[in-house]
Amino acid sequence: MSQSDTKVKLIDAAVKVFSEKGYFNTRVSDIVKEAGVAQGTFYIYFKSKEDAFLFIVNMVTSQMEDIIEKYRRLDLSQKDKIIRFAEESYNLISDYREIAKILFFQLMCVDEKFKEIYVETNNKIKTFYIETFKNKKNAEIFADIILGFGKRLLEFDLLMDDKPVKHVIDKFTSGIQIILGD
Amino acid sequence: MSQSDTKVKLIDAAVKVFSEKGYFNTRVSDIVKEAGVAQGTFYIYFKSKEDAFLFIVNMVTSQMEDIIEKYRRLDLSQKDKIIRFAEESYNLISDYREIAKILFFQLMCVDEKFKEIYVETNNKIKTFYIETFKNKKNAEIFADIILGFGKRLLEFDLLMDDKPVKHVIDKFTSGIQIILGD
Amino acid sequence: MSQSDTKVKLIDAAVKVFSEKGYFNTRVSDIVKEAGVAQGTFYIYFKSKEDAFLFIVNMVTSQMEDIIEKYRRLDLSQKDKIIRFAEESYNLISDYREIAKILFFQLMCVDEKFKEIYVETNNKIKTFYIETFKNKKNAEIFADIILGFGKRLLEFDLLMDDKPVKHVIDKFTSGIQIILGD
Amino acid sequence: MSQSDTKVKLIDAAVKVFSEKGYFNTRVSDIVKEAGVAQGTFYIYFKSKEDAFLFIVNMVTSQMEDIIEKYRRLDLSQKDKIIRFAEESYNLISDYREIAKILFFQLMCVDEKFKEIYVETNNKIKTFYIETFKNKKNAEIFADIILGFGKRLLEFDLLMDDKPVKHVIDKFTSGIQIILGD
DNA sequence: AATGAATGAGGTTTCATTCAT
DNA sequence: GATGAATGAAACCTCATTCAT
Repeated sequence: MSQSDTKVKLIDAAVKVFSEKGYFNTRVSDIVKEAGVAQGTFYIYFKSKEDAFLFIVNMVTSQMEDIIEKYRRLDLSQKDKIIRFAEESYNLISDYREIAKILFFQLMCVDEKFKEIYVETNNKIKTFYIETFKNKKNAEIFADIILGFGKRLLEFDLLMDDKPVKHVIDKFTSGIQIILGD
Repeated sequence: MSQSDTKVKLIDAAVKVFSEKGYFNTRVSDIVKEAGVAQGTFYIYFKSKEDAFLFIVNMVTSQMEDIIEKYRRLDLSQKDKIIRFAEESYNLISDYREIAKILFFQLMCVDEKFKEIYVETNNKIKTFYIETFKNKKNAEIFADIILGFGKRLLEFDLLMDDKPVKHVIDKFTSGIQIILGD
Repeated sequence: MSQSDTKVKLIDAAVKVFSEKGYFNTRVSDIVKEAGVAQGTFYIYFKSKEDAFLFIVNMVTSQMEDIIEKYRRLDLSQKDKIIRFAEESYNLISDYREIAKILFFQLMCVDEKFKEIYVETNNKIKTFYIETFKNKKNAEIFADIILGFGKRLLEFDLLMDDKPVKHVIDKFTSGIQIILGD
Repeated sequence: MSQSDTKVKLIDAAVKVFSEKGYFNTRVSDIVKEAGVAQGTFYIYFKSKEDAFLFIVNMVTSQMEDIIEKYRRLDLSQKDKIIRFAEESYNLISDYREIAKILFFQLMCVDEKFKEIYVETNNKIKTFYIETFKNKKNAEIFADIILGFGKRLLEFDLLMDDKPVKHVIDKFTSGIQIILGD
């Protein structure tokens, strides 16, 4: 079996088990059992449980950063930019729903390293919003309102209540109308 | 209703250690060392580590619920109600800053029991907002926007950046002007 | 059971198992089984396997140092001093024969820390010899000859061949006659 | 009799790594990395880690035996024989300084097999000495004194303190004058 | 002959919990 | 109520060795 096949099996298994049991209640033995490989194999690919988690987190945050970069460059009206950016982000997170749960509900609990990644990604999005609202005098407050609102819909509606992406986007769009005015 | 000195010592120690190390990295041995009592004494007052954490959480959420109840009954303009409710909540959380960090950054990671408490308290606040906005047709979206915005300021400005409560309230007030219109 | 009872049991067991299996082939599980205590109990008294070994080593080297100190102060002829010092040392080592095997056959293999203790004790004995021969112009060479000879008898005759102390002392005495002249 | 390139690479690597890390702290993975071959290749040439170590040990002891054989046959005065034998031995060991450290500081710790080789080589040297002193009534004690003295200089001066061979030979010569008389 | 991914037994260590005093 | 030594299950991780390619 090729090296990367096994790593993919381990990553998939890790995502699944982390999602089901949370970071702290996940045992490396759970992951290898799920992946169908030996205990030692895990340590060929990852230095530790934390290292594996970090790998997954980076996998997702890098995709998030790509989306930010894409919309930063796109020439759209403020509202369209915000809404379509949200749409794509929500879709990404919905696709990786289980990973997202780790990211949003457990990430910051693990240790400083993960909190930093979380804060960093947040700051990138905030910067993107502020840039988008650079013509407004309260750009930062707008950014915070939208970030908070977006995160809330993400956490509660998308992830906890398992509402469809469509529903979330619609609600977000309504909110944006209120926040930015019609 | 008074608690024994030893229990108070244990609670204070638990709050301190949980705050510093997080739930999963806190050892019962850390707590008893901090409290200056023997290992076994812990188990006279709490069934388990989880039980001690739960006790602390309930201690704080019950105060939060008192505030909700108080403002639900208070006859104020929407804006004033929202802002003064936020003010008092932020003050409570600022007073119990370390406990709040557990609540907001770790609560949900522990297990379903704690996630439920978090969601329940959130829902109580949301219900309070919806009730407040019962004259608006988009009451729920308003609630979500404000909850998200408030939580964001709480997490990032108050808890992570350690900004003073005054600063947070001002920012919240500005946001509310934008959201509710002047 | 008192704290020190358990520690004594663990030390005795550790000495026995280390003696039988050598440092590297000794498992903490062997020691606790021999001591009749639980695995975790070991770690109440010792930080690690290495720590336990170090404790034993220090126990013995400190007795060796007492003997050195005693003979340094004793007013005897050179030959008598050397021979009676050797006698007492060989008796100590014979009493703690098993510990001595660890000290002489395994000590230095473990790591720098143990090599240092070995070298340090050696240097103390050498200094004692040089002091004793301070009237001779080749004091250091005499010290090296006697140390080497003494160690050889210790290693081969006393420890490996299990010759009685009496035999070793007699041989040592004969050697000393040759080295120091009659 | 010539060995494959790969085996030579493995032997050189093993000598280097064993020398640097000691037997127990050397991993087969360290050796193959140093040799630049794959993990499995090691097991084509050696049955196990122990087998590789044994190979190296035999490589060196056989050279030592050649020296013994050479001086046994050489017709020289006792003193000259002893001193020139020592000179050649010290040179061999100095050339293979790193291997010697394994031999003298770790050999006996590994297991019975290695202790036996050590004792056997020692006995060959002792027999050589006794043979040399066969005219003396205390031949064995002379042998033990010189062996002990020689080993001490080897261990402490040559190997630990890295003194030059010349220094060690000079010291040995002085000692021999004392032991055998002028 | 050479590779190197995979194995898995077995090691060290942690720590929540118990219980005799 | 208080103690704290003892417990032991269960976690993490290592690494000599195998074997299909």
